[in-house]
Amino acid sequence: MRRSRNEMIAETRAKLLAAGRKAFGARGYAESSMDDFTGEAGLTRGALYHHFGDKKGLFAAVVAEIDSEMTARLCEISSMASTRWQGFVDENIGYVLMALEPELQRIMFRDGPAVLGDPSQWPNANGCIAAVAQSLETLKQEGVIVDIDPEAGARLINAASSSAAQWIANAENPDAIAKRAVESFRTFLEGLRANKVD
Amino acid sequence: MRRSRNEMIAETRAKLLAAGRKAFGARGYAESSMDDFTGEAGLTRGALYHHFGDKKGLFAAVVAEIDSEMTARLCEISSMASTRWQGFVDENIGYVLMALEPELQRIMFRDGPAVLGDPSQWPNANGCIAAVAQSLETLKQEGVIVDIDPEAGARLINAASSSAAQWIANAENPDAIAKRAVESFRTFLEGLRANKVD
DNA sequence: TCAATTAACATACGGGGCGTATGAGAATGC
DNA sequence: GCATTCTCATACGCCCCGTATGTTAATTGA
Repeated sequence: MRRSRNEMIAETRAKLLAAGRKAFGARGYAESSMDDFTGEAGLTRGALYHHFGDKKGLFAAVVAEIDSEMTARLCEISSMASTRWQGFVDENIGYVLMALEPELQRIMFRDGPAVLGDPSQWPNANGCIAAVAQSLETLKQEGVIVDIDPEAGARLINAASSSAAQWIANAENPDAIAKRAVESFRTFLEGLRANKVD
Repeated sequence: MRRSRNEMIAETRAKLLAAGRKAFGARGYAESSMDDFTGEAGLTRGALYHHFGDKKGLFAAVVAEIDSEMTARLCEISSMASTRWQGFVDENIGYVLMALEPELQRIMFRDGPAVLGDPSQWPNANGCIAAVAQSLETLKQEGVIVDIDPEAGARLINAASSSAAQWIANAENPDAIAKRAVESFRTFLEGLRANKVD
């Protein structure tokens, strides 16, 4: 045999994950038939129930995967800025831009809360909040921003970001709305600075 | 006949609306069987389809009803404050507190976006955003806050409020989280003031 | 006033999707 | 080398939704 058993198993898992992600992202959770997208992957629902327990289990795995990707992208962005404050702003604007992607938006912001409940309680999907909280913590210690609870602040900022993204993505004229949303978002972030003068 | 025909019709509509609201709020949209909650109201799915088109139609009507109630409560709160700024803060804190109610939270924040799509696009359910935008507009004209797009700002603030509410409501220790969330929320709002000195 | 029409529901039917129970086949362990 | 366990497919039944149809009662119009 050319490929080991474990490789085969990992492959079917990956196939299911990819098929589910594609279907959930394109059609939405409720409208995605397990028979359909497992069939497209050359498998059946039996494999899905074996690996993920149920439909919701697969969805949770997809959410975890996307969250880890998002977190990685955010860290990448913030690490490239010249100043911490700039990195923080870039990180948040980057979050908004990321959240514009239809697949991500549908899975993480539309269906996610309905299927898995409050995002705050998702077990393996709070990397983004943690990343922003970390940034806030550092900025606070350096005296760049006012005194604020890092985690709480991160949650509020994340909520605002995703809201802005949804507003933009679903608008008739996304470009115009994007300008207004991002501009207002910057204004909010500026309000956190301890000293508004650069 | 004691009661007119129109009264009977309005009553069945109201019964369906109330039954749907109760079921959606308690069990969630997907878990609410139309047969069940129409049956509890002494009716059948036939009446529901006649009055609301489909399950989603009833849900939209419930959302509109709740939004109008929330808007009224917000206006009530903001009108009672001594200063505009204080009214604005009270209004937003009030929004957070309102959003703690399980029924409201489940219908408006959890299931709503999944069933009806982006809340920004809900036809009869943006009263709260409009109310906050109106407050921002006035505050801006009076020079109390920095220059910011009222609608955009209102959306960001609303998103932050509802996020805070969900965080609080789903926390293990709601009281402790509430303090942190509300305090951070105040800090954010303070960041909008043109002059941070009272 | 009396038929004809329409509104307001209830009932009946069909289809699809989910979860589970069962089965088969292959790799692993002793 | 045989039993076992893991991996996945198949088969079954239930629930739920949407629609088509039926029924009763009120309204309209001449």
